[in-house]
Amino acid sequence: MERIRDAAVARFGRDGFSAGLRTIATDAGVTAGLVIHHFGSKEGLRQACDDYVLGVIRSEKLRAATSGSAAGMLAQLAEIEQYGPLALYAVRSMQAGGELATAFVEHMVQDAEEYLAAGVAAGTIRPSRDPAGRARYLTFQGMGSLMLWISLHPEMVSVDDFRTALREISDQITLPALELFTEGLFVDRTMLDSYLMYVPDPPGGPAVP
Amino acid sequence: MERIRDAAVARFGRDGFSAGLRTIATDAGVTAGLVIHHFGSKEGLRQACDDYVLGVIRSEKLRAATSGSAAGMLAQLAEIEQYGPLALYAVRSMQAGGELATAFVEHMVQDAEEYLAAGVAAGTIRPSRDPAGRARYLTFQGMGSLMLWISLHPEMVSVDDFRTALREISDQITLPALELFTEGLFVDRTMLDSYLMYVPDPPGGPAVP
DNA sequence: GGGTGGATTGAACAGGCGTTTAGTCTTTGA
DNA sequence: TCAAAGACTAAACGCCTGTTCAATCCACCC
Repeated sequence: MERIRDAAVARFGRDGFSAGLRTIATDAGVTAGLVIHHFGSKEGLRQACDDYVLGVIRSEKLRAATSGSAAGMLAQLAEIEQYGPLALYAVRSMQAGGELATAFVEHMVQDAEEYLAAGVAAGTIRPSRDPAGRARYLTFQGMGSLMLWISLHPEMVSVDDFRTALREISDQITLPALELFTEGLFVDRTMLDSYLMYVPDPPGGPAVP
Repeated sequence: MERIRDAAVARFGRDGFSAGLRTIATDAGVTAGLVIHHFGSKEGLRQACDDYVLGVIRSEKLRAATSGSAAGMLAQLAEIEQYGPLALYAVRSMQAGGELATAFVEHMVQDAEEYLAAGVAAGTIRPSRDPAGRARYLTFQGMGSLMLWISLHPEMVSVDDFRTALREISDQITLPALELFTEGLFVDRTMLDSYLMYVPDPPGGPAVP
């Protein structure tokens, strides 16, 4: 039963959720009927995979460690040898949407918020007028760009090369990210200041989407 | 034939590329066989849609107009009443990957690079040590975060509400984006400077992925 | 030892898919 | 006016899908 679930996580991560039950069953060395017998339906199997992956992510206290890049968490997850398929599955889940995807992203948003707050307290990160909104913004940007990159380079997303791909991405974005994070993009403050003049201070930040 | 293609663009945009030929045919008021007769196969139909959408995007000189946010282009596309389905189709295409997606994103990357260069020349945007890499980075971040948002809120992506959704996203990210773009994220320059010490100046920027 | 229950299988079913084929209808051109 | 050509349809084909069902195997317990 666990072997079926593990095979499903790996196969879903590799091929997406359109992978067939018979393929998964063969991977696990069993029959399609047995998969249904254990999990009720394909949806039940996916639910079991979701619960398992989310449980691992929650139990392992994974933090976005690298320079504000929200993708750092996934990279960290992929680094742990045995968890590579889990990272792939999480990405597929985000592409498809659903409960696990929402929970996963919200988990990362909250993580980023704590991490940013710690940086602010330590004096290394500038305070924000809307800390929650900033954490959400940075998380969506980082994870979203990773998703887009994977969509455009599907050949690089085999279980074996996933860590390599993440490092390659990291190499490409580090300089622009560091530039943006330390020097900003605009030369003057007119755009921000004029926005702040027209919009009242955010009371607790914008609503959760 | 054009009506079939338009129906396919709309249906693919609404339901994704797993939409059935019979559904598209019914939308267009014809039969599945006729679709095959005209386009050879489902892949041929998708290719025709890709060509059409890319042609429109290329002919309309769309620019990323709003404050460096690469999603501005899609928003602009969606604003033009009749092109709403095209914007949705482009998003689905990016989720699925493939030629159109690559061409579309590369088009936006180049557009962003020109836009940023113009800003640098005008003295409103800071120069970068790697302008091409920065344009790519900002484009992937902006478009990717849009993709992720749409994945997590599939109920909001009907053709009617797409413009509304884009405006809602814009409201949420404007303040964090403006903060980041004018003030940066880090208080001091140590992370950037130490990175520049270890890595030699990028000769023409990192390689294209 | 017999039986009870869960694990497991292989075959079959119903439905959807893209595609093929044969044939009809409609339009066009000489 | 007749015929050729393309638009179009209805039905069927083969394949793949998730799911069901009856039967078998195997382990455990009284």
